[in-house]
Amino acid sequence: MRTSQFPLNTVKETPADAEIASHQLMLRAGLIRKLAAGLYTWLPLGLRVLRKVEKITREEMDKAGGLEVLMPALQPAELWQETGRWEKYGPELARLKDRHDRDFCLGPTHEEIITDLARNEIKSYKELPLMYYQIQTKFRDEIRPRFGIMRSREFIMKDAYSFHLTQESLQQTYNVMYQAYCNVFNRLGLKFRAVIADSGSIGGAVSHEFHVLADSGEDAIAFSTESAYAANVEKAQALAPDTARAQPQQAMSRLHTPNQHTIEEVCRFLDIAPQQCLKTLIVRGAEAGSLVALLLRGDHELNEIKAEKLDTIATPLQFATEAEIDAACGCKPGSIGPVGLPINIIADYSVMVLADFACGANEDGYHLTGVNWLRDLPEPSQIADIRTVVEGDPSPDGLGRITLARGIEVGHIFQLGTKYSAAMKADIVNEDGKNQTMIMGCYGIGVSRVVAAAIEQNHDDKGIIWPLSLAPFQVALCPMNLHKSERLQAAAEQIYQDMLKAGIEVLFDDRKVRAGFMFSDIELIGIPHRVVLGDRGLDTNTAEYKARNQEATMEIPLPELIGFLQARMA
RNA sequence: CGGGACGUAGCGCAGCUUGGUAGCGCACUUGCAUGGGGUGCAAGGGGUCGAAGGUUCAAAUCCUUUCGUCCCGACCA
Repeated sequence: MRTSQFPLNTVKETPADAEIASHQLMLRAGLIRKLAAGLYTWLPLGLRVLRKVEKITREEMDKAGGLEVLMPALQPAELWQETGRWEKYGPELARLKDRHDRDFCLGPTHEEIITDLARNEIKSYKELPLMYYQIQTKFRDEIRPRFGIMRSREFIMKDAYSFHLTQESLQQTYNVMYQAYCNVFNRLGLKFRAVIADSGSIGGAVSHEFHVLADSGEDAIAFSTESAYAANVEKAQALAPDTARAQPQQAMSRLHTPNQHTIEEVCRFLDIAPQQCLKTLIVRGAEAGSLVALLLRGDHELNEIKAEKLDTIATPLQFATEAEIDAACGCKPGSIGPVGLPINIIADYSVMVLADFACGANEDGYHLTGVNWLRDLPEPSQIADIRTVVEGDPSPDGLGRITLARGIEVGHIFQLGTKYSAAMKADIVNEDGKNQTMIMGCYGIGVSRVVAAAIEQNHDDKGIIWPLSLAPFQVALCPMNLHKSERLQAAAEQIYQDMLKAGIEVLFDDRKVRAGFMFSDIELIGIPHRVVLGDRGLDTNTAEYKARNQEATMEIPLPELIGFLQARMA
């Protein structure tokens, strides 16, 4: 491709409303343009990258035994009503009516559609297991679209759905897909981790997320320093401490702590460490109108996902209002404590080993110190893991300690079970002639998000640094002052043709622009390999080579150029 | 949806407080020079100042409404 026929829509200025590197660079490099909030047009250069992600994904899905289909983006409400998600999904589901006043939605995902397909098309258990997949545009009316392509309202997703007769069969396909996902992200040249995940609103038991590692990632992931353990912090288990509770040393005393509410304030006021403090949060209980107190160590954070899974707590998790707290505890939120608290208490494991701790006195402006279990208050009826892990916690598998990193979720695989197939009566007659609900798995890759994530992970102050497999072009051919030298024109044209013949995806920059301008453009759009041609080089029969991710340049004899590049790209 | 901010040329911004009919940089067009790191000089083209209503002799500027966008919080590939 020649730049004279493939305009690079690069811009020097950073658009004001782009916050993160990938968003800024995608706009500046001319990969995308915004149409409206969360809606983007893919320009020719960007589309080339997107297609590469699709291609690799498609190849690995085919290899894993998937059958490609294409389902409508517009979906009838009836199917969503069957699973109850028409009501449950909330405003993120973009609903609309057709001219006959019938309800439809723009598909944010396709479980209902695929389950409908499966129940109609899969006739015999002998066809199982079976996996369909598609690469489709999804629509989610995000509350707050942001970060460009990273969290847009319309996005491209590869979603796959598998159908099984047995859990063993599902597990088998799940394992195959796990490996297929690793293959995809390895081939894309991205640093990633598969982590144990919460299955969220989609449902199901076993689930892994695939994260591209990047400091700007929206998700925190926890992994072990010693073992392969990795989990989303939402899910990462905090083990019960193995240390014993110390013997009480202090007497319990009630101290006046005017206007000290947060852990930080109370600790500073009383001159104690947050680890010696106990944090009491009040949430709604599962029973209507009931409240539950959650106890955490002062330096720990409540993990809402863990808490919400407990039977006694309302789902979704809701914090009690100040009025409710006042009615139940007789004080405001900053002064609550478990001593004499008249409501049900759930304690995190870590608070059970505390001795001589501080907590609210259930009276505005007062805290207790030197509090001890059994002596001053009974042990709580329920002890559970309700906190978010922190750096240095022991790894749940017993090997090593937890360390935290940021990640961008680009893939998620779930063992759905029968959540959708049961609701939609996707039954099949099994070997014994009995009706059986099919078991399902589902597997997603955020195809368009991968592009943004790749940039987030691979860029510098000059622009994007594409991994070779994602690059819109593999090589940039940059002749200097092409218009001034017929000799150079001939040589450049020949080299360009040779590269095309060798199957190299080359961008021939034949614009009449200055060297610095050209180099800046090529670096901004992130072409991995750059070949500079000049009259000077022709005198010595060499070209200058530079890799985007390295500083040094090399002189390459022209006859060896193609071979050299091929070796570099192998 | 709650909290904050912003809409002036394709992009980035000034002008608004104190009304007087719009400006700068980049980009674009043309010419000359330059020619290995976003080059210089000169000449151009491009804006119903987000929209509607109001106040006024006069509104980008003041008032009201409305639409859009971005940032901070609850959702997710």
